[in-house]
Amino acid sequence: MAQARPAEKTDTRSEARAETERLILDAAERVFAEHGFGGATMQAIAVASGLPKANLHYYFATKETLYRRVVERIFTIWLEAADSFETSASPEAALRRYITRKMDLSRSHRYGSKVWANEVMQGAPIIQDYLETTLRDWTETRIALIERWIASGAIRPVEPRWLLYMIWATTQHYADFAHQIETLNGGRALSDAQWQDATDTVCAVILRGIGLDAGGRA
Amino acid sequence: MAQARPAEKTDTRSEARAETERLILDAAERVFAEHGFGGATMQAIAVASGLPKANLHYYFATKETLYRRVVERIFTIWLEAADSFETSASPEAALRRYITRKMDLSRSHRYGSKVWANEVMQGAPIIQDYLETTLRDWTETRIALIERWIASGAIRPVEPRWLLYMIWATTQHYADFAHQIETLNGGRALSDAQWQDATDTVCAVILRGIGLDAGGRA
DNA sequence: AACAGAGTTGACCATGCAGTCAAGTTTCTT
DNA sequence: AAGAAACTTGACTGCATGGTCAACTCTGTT
Repeated sequence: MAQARPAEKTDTRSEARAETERLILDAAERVFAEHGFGGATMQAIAVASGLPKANLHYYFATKETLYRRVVERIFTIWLEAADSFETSASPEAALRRYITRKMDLSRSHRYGSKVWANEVMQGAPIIQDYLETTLRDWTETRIALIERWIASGAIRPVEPRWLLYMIWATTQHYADFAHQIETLNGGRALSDAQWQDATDTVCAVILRGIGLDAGGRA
Repeated sequence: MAQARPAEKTDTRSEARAETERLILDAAERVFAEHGFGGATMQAIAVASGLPKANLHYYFATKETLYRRVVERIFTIWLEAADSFETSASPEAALRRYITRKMDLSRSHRYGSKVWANEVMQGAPIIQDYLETTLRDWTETRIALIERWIASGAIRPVEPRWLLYMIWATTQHYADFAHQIETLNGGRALSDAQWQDATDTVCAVILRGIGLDAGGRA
């Protein structure tokens, strides 16, 4: 089945295609993030990507297809971050790494986080199956892990779910409510130092909150 | 200027009017929460409220007027909750009361919280002035208060902003991400006991996290 | 050079939208 | 009783939207 060698040139083509798709996906992510699925218009995405509207439909048949691809891309990134919650590490290392990674994501992928929030707020019409399979499985292994930590006395007893929700909520808040945070920061985006400090604080409060007397802050 | 006594009957009128307005506002809150401003349609709100679309426009001239009223109503409720963060109480009492109140609100006003989240995620086109005035002022007095707590050694040193964001994020998460939480709860809404436990956990982790060794959980 | 297929695009179309309106009904006043 | 004002509502309108299409250009192959 393998073609003789049309590889080189074909790669150039498909590479260009992939690049255009990424351009569109990036623009779509921003527009969907700021207006939700229903509020976003293909015209707005066209303008944001600098392409004519008809071109969008050449790459993505319908608005829903495009939206689906945006959401799937975000979920993939989320999964990568999820891996940083290693089941092998010590409680402190695992949590600190995971929280830090999620804070980084909130800074680098603000729009992705907003699209996710929007999707869930609308009842997850597109990603319900992910929630029920991948996310649920991931969550259950981490719950079991946290329960072992508790049983071994490494951390204080807490319902693991509420702890996970607290981590998700706090870290994602810095992306989803970035506008509010910036307004309360005198209209300026958080500086590198402020991000670092916020990350440290989130780690410190949560770790200490569950009985791990963290080193970090005084 | 006071009319002789058309009060009784006029009140019946304006009472009926207020009731219809509330009916519409409730329906609109749900639809705006689940679809955002752009994604919501007057037709959908009409169906949700059981009124013909033309009737909505009799009470609220435009979609934007209606949305504005919905957002203002939510902000009022938020302000009432904000009052529970008393400047006179002890750190532990003030925080515990405030967190509990916000958790209650997340349960009783899920849709309002979502509308607020949507509005902020879209860059607060309608309520930017509230953020810059009322919210900023409120925040600054609480920051000053928390700084006094720190100076007096009542709590560990933390940047007050990050602490406030943590409280907002965690409590509002239970409203905004209710669908995800319910999916991970086997598709069922949280029970009374679960709400109580979640509230206790949030209080306990945050309070202990800032150095207040709370009584609550073991 | 010439052909094929991928990619581009302005013009177009059917649908659904916010908002209007005029003809009604109901409620209050006198 | 009768008139006025508040309220109700089906039918309508102009416009923006998602999606289509046919004509076009560009790129790689033979």
